[in-house]
Formats: sequence, structure tokens, C-alpha cells
Amino acid sequence: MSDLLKGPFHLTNTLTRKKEEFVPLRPPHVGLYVCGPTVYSDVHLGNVRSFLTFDVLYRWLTHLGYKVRYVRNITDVGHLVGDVDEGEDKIAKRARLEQLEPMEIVQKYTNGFHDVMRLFNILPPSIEPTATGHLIEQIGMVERIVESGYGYEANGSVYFDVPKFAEKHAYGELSGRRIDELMSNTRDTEGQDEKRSPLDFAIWKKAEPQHLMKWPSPWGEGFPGWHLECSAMSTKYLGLTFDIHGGGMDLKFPHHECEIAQSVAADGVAPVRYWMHGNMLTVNGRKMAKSEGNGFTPEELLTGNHKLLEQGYSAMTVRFFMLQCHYASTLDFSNAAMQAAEKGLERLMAAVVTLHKLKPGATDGADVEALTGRCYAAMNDDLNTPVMIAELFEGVRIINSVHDGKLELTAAGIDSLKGLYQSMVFEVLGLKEESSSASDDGAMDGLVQEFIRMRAEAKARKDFGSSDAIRDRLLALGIVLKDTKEGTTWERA
RNA sequence: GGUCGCGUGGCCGAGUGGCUAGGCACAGCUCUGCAAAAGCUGCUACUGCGGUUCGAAUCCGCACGCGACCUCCA
Repeated sequence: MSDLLKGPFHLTNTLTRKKEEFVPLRPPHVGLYVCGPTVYSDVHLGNVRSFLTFDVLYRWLTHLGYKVRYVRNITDVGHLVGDVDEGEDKIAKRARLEQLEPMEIVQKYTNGFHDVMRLFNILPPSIEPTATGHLIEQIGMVERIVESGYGYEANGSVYFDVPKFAEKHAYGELSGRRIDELMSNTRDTEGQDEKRSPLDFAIWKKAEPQHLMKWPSPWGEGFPGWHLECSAMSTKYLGLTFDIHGGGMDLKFPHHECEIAQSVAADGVAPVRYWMHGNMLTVNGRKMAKSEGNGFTPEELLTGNHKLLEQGYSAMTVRFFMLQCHYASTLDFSNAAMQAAEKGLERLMAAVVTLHKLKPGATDGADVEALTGRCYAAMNDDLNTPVMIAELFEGVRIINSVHDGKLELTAAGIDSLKGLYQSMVFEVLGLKEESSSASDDGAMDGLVQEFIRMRAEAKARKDFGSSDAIRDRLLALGIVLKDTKEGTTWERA
């Protein structure tokens, strides 16, 4: 595959709302930052979708030959439960509820998050920094913001002065908001009298005496504001300006808007060149969210033990289901759609197995090169995984036709196809064989092969009653037999 | 209320001016002792009403319906 076929890569920059050619700042290096989870509860499927989107981005950039430094944070302090910059720290609240030390909560749900990422074959980032590990950098950033005149202290807390910032800079550019509209839409400011404007947000928050997670600072004991860590850590590991920042659509405002303002205020430069936002997973048309209570955990998904689930679905089925939809579109979860995805994935993976058994012919009856080009074109067009999957299914038809002797491919053609599927299915889409197929258990396979041999003998003497009985009894045990030209194969139902 | 987005065949979902993805389901055929699997064929849609255009699912306007953000959320 020539590099010419591979590029150029275009992605939708949500800052400009346009599809743009991706050109890294310092090729071949790419700096990628993605907002990670706040570790105070189990991640649900909607969270998984977001991390999956950027996993595919990471995989694709890597596939294109870029050296990607992928930073995805763990938020282990700072987000508040209640109203704007008031109320209890989420992690502290959870710690109280579960009667654990806050850092035990953090560890518990960080472990859980990692388990889920592994389950869905989502690659770990290059750096996974925590907010609590970067207090010095965050305090430094607050100081720079104060020095530049866009931060002010009030009663031990430090706030970002949004109206003042907006006088000279574009606040609201990313989310398409105007400062005067925001002003007229503010809710009551009760309990926020420390702020000069209701639009201001905390970059450092004073801790009450009973607060468990607090650190010394020039403004007294406190903790960092909830937008600050991403700015401080992305700057530390990726530089003042870096290539791509990703996150869920719901983080666009205010979180990402505030990140931009903080970086511009502190360091004078816009931090991000390409912003990318993944869309939401919905259930019955409504966003899956912790606060909606309509999420299910991966464990419930696998077992089917949830009122919204008719059956259990494997992690790869879910992954495939999500990849059949473009990342920027909302995707509605339903049992019918999941069942369709399950069947489709099965057919795709079966064809990959078949591909490795193909016998070469004298001519090429299908244009593998063109198919490959279309796969690259799809991915280069804003990570259009649904179109690429459609192309892969074109390939499935080719593979099965060759296997059935209805089409011919040369050894070179078969090799190209193998290379394509290895790259696209496993490396880029990140799908993997998961359940025990025939070969994972030697004893099991030997046992079934023995029954297949007995059945073949029965068939040979036209004793179809016996041969069907063997097949039916194995089926009742979850073993499916398939008669092919090369003999009988088996798999689990 | 403000801002943004969406509405595609039985279902899920691509597609941004003509060449009408793909998956699942369904029907017929081929293969098979019969099944299963696989292949072939069929099923040809774009919320409604106007407008622009030789031509619109695709552009513009209006209406209706739905959602997201505006408060922690991927």
C-alpha cells in the first residue's frame, strides 16, 4: 500500500464546524488529548462509546504512520455534585456513602474503568495522568491566570473573570455561544456572591475544614477547579498548542470552552488545533447518562441482567454495533439493533477465518486493490467506520465466493486481502475473536471430531436417522455442525 | 426561553445536487439426503408543504415531530 492511497486524512473540526485536512503541528508526531472519566462510579455504555471513538482515532493515526502521544486523564478530584461551584465533591460524597477513604474510591473505580477498557479492547493511552498528581502544575496555571489579570481571589477561592476575558478574546467560539446571550440566560446566583459575574467559574476552590481532599496553595487550603486539570496536564505533556483534543459532545460547554479560556489567559495561545466531539449513545431516544439512570454497566450487558436487555451481548458485539454508526451521530441502543450487529459480526469474522483457507487460482476475479482504496478513503473521510464496514462486507462476499469456487483470486490477491483484513478488522477497528471457537480447547475439539466421524459413518451407510440424531443432540448442547465441501466443521451456537 | 443538531425502506444506519451504501429481517432460487452455512435474485426509502434547478433525500423557506447543550455528565 503506497502512502498516496493512505492519505490525506480529513476530520471534522468542531471549532470551525468544517471537515478539514489533518496536518499535525510537528509531523510525524501527533499530540492527542482526550477527557477521561471522573472515577466516582462505574462507567456505563455511553462512556464506552466516547472512549471507543477516540480509540479508533488513535488506531487510525497510528496506522497512518504517525507517532501519537495519547494523553487521557483520570479525574480524581474537583468535580462537584451540586449547583455551580457549590455543593459536595463527588468523590468525597461517594466516599461517605461507601464509607471509604476518597482515594480508595478513586482506586476502586479507576481499576473498574481499566477493566472495562480492556474488555472492549480499547487501547491504553501513552500517558494517563491524574489530577491529584498535578497539583503543582494546576496551581501554577492559576497563578499565571491571576497574573494576566483574568483571575481574581475571593475569600480563599480564585475565579476566572469571563466578562473581562471576553472583552479581548473570543469566549464561546467553540460552543457557538455569545456572552450577552449567556448573561441573559443565567440562572439565579444565590450562594455565588463571591463571583463578580455568574459566568465566572472557579479555578481554585477554598476547602471547608471538614473537606477531605485539599491541598495547600497561595490562597489557603483548597482544591483545583473542575476545568483546570485538563488545561494543566495537556500543556505539560503536549505543549502549549497541540493537535487534537477529544471528548464527548456534552463536554463542549462549558468544560472545553473554559479550557480554551484558561490556556489563552495563562499562556496567551489557543491550546488546540482540532477539536473533536463524539455524539451520545441514547436509549429509547434519550441520552444515556448517570444522572438519567438509564445506563447499564458492562457486566449487566454481558449477562443481560437488566430490564432494558432481552439477552446478553458480548463486548465485541457492542464494539461492532457502535462502529456501524458514525461517531458524530447519535446512536440509539436497542435489542433489535444489537441482535442485527451480533449476526453481522459473526458473518464478518467467519469470513476472516475462511479467508485463510482460500485456494489460489490463476486470475483475479475481483479488484482487491480498489477495495483497499475504498477502505482507506472511508477512514480518511472523518473516520467513516460504517462505510468501511460496508466495504468489508463487499469483501466478505468475495471471500465466500472464492471459497465456493464461484470466483477466483491469485495467491497475490489473497495475500492482499489477508493484509487488508488484518489491518482493518483487527488493528483499526480493534475487533478480536472472543468466544471459544473450535480451536481453543483441544479436548473439546477432539470430542466433537469424534462425533463428526461417527456421523460421517452413519451418513456413508445412508443411516440419516442416526446422523441427524447426532447433529440434533449436539445442537441441544450448543454445538452447531456445518457440512461443507471440505468436510464437517463445528462451532458454538 | 436561547443556541445547535436530527427526522432515510419492516428495523439499524451511510449518503450533501444526477450514477440511488452496508448490516439485520423477509421471499424465491442454487447447493445439500435433509438442515445449517454460503452464493444469486427480489424488496428501491428519504416527515409534510412550498421554492431554487434541466434535475433534490441532498440547497433555501415554512410547518410538524424528536434530541443535545444552556447545571455534574463521554
